[in-house]
Amino acid sequence: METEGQRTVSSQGLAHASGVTSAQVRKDLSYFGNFGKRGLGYAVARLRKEIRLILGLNRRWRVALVGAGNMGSALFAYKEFRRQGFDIVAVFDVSADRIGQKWRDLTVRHIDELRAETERLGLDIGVIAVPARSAQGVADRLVAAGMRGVLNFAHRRIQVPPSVALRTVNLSIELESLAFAIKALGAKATGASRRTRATA
Amino acid sequence: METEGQRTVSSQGLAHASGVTSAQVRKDLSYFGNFGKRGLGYAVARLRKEIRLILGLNRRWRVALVGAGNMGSALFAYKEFRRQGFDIVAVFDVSADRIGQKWRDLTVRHIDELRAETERLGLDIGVIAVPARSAQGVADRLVAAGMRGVLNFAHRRIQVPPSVALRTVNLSIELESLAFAIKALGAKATGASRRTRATA
DNA sequence: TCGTGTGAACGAATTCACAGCG
DNA sequence: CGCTGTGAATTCGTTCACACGA
Repeated sequence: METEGQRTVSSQGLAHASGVTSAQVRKDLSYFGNFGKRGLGYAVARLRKEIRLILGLNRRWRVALVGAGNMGSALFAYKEFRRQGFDIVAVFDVSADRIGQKWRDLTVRHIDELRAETERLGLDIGVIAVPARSAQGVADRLVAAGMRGVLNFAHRRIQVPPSVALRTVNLSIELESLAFAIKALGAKATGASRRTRATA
Repeated sequence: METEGQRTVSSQGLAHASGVTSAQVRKDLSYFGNFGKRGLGYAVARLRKEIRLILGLNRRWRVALVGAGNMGSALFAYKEFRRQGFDIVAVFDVSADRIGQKWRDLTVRHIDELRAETERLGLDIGVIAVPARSAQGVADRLVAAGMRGVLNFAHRRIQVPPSVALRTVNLSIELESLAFAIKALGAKATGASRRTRATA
């Protein structure tokens, strides 16, 4: 909306754009502050700034990528991360034929260097892109190195202490959930069942 | 548990393994049927079978991948998909230097062939791994080709008719949400704020 | 005795609806 | 007027607690 030169937006406009109700938008925003003007709506630029502040996007984050395989290289190439304020400034692996590879302006390092590099570079977040069996070990090393957040792409639930933020993205589950939704849609079409639910 | 030879499991055991309460486990499972035996718990093999049936994993799904770039090739290489019953049996792109590439036992095709291939191969699900600006166009073609589900990895919200299941995976949002959680943890540590919430 | 399945109680989240401000 | 911000009403989801079957 800001790019398109729109100055203000109502809770209803935001609701329409994001697929929730206008009351929801107002309640949620008012939880963080009084950003709107009665009779007018929300100033787009101001609101965007406030939300970025709330989310912690008013700074750049330094990200370490662990795992230089297929998933790792795809994540490294994903331009949106940088655009949203997340810079991948270190890549680690254990495989001898990957260590030493030049990835753009940085070199793939052995994971033994994780701790030293974390301090040297001031890394904040570690991204796990290794096989499932190695995931917990990598998580432990990320925590020991002092990371404050971990994003796990391995197909395994991992544990970190409560002082570290954790998110796991399980790609298989995304497809499984699609399969379930397709089943539900089919059942709805034939009228064979209730308990269908919108997905998004 | 099945692999480890465990025969039965209580709702409490499942709760512990999955990070919810035992009452939640019982309520949720009982919604789909009476799978447990009082005094014993749930038979692991039976329960696993029932859940796979509920999720629609009692068959194989035929998946088309659109976008043969970094993300596409990472998804193509991701072995868990096949293991969970999702076979990527076609890959499409528009770029001349990608079309014709051999990816394992299949050939990258021009997206114009999507419709014909969907019918020929009986494709169920389309995965979008293209730049944000092309995402809606690809989605429209997937729908027109007759896909029943769409998994979108592009950094954009897309629309499909209600007869088609849709899921969007926004990788940036995963990192943004980590940033927010890290902020919340920091605030908690300094006692500067309430409203922290567990992540997982 | 153990542990499910499930009403009833509770708590959380959403929606309603409107006072009040620009 | 138009539209926010917010208590009150309502709906939804979770937890409690226990009858009952294995």
